[in-house]
Amino acid sequence: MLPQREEMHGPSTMPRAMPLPDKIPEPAVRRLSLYLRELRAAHESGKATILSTELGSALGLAGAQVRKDLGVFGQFGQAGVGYPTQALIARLRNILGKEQQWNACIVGAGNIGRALLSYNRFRGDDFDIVAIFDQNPAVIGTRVADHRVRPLEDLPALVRERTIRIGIVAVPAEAAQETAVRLIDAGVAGILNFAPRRLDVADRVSVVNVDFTVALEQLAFQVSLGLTGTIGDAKK
Amino acid sequence: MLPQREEMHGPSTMPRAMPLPDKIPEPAVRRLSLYLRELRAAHESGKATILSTELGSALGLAGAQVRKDLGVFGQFGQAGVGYPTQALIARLRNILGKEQQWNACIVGAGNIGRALLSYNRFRGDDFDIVAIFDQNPAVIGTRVADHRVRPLEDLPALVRERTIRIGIVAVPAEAAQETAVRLIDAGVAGILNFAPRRLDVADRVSVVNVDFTVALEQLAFQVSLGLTGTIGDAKK
DNA sequence: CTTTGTGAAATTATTCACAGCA
DNA sequence: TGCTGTGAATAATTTCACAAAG
Repeated sequence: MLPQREEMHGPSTMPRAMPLPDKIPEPAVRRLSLYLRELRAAHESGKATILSTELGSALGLAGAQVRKDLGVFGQFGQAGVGYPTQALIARLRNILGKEQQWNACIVGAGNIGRALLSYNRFRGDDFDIVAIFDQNPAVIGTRVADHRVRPLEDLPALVRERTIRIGIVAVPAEAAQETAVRLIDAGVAGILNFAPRRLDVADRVSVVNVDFTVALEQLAFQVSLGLTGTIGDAKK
Repeated sequence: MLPQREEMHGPSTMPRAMPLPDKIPEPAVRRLSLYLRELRAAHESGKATILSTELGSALGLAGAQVRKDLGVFGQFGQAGVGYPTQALIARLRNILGKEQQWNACIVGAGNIGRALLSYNRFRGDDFDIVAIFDQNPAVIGTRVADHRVRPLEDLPALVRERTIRIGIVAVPAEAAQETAVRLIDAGVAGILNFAPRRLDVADRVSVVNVDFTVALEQLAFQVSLGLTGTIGDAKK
């Protein structure tokens, strides 16, 4: 289950069209993104409706799981017909907050930071990486994919000016905690952490970790056990 | 719970020092990597033993959770004293298969692929990325961090010659499934997938997904809900 | 007849709490 | 006394199965 709701920090959030239930299973949220992705594909290939079993099989899930997950947020389907693709896309976008503008910045212009900045999938109509920062004077001022690498000192001003709500931590583990503090003090509301260590944020912001090395070790473990199949995203 | 054990594929794996139980909770495996990381830090700072509560608090977990997780694999602690740091590191390395050599290759020399190749944390004493491939003639032959980008046609030969057991998929979503098939046919035993789509591997190999966009959307959801705290790795 | 929505059952994971050992 | 190891209790999640809707 998700952590408790708290008073908000940083730039205020837009109201949601419909209220959400107070208890939301965390695995369901993770899968919502995947459903949205599948729904877009279905919509593009001209499907006006989609069955829970279709939506599920693309992700290796049972139809009942899909129905339960969607059921958390309301009733969208039509018995005997399925779910209206277009309308469900709209509702999932609304639930996930994708109708809002999400400006983000990257701290750390090393390999990962530069790759993320150049990564097209991060530049959607709702997400935008608007700045990249680094500590290293040798890197500051260099250009990466249309951006000039800025000194960390500029962080607070830019977070304010450009309404940055998400900070992406792409610095080495040693610098990650300090970076997180600077981001929080500057006013971001969420942190996407690529550094291989836990960030102590004292419940001031949300944190989601992306940890390559854990993923790699998990894979090695599976392989050395002789296991097969997908582990990770869809199946929690 | 993990998928069933199957007959093995690709280059054979080394035997493990001690047998593992047949049922291993998946969340425990994910946390094992994190425990190992913490143990290394504790060991470097001169701690000969560590308490379950210490190990846990660094990761935001209760001591009981740590003890349960370790308990799956045997008894390592000493009542009244804690866990011997050095010995536990050795045993976790053994459990996770980190005593074996893991050669990997990357397919896709775009932003992500190049960043991963240059990413130091992927070059440990057990993991080694020994080749990078791409489809694009304009990219083939260019150099990335001491490696020459090779044509995809060379994949099968190199997997054999260099005993590559892990394939890293760093191609666009559209090419991911085909890339997975080529990797499997070439003989890898596991795939680390960075492409934002599910790979159908028909239980021939293990797959672990790393999905940036899902992580980002989860973060946005948390933030727009006004939630705080860490979501992701350690906690379930 | 098909498929949703959802209680009820089953499974899986976490937390509690304490006996037993050092 | 302090801490591990672990059953028992609780909580969370998934799967089942079916009534109701189209």
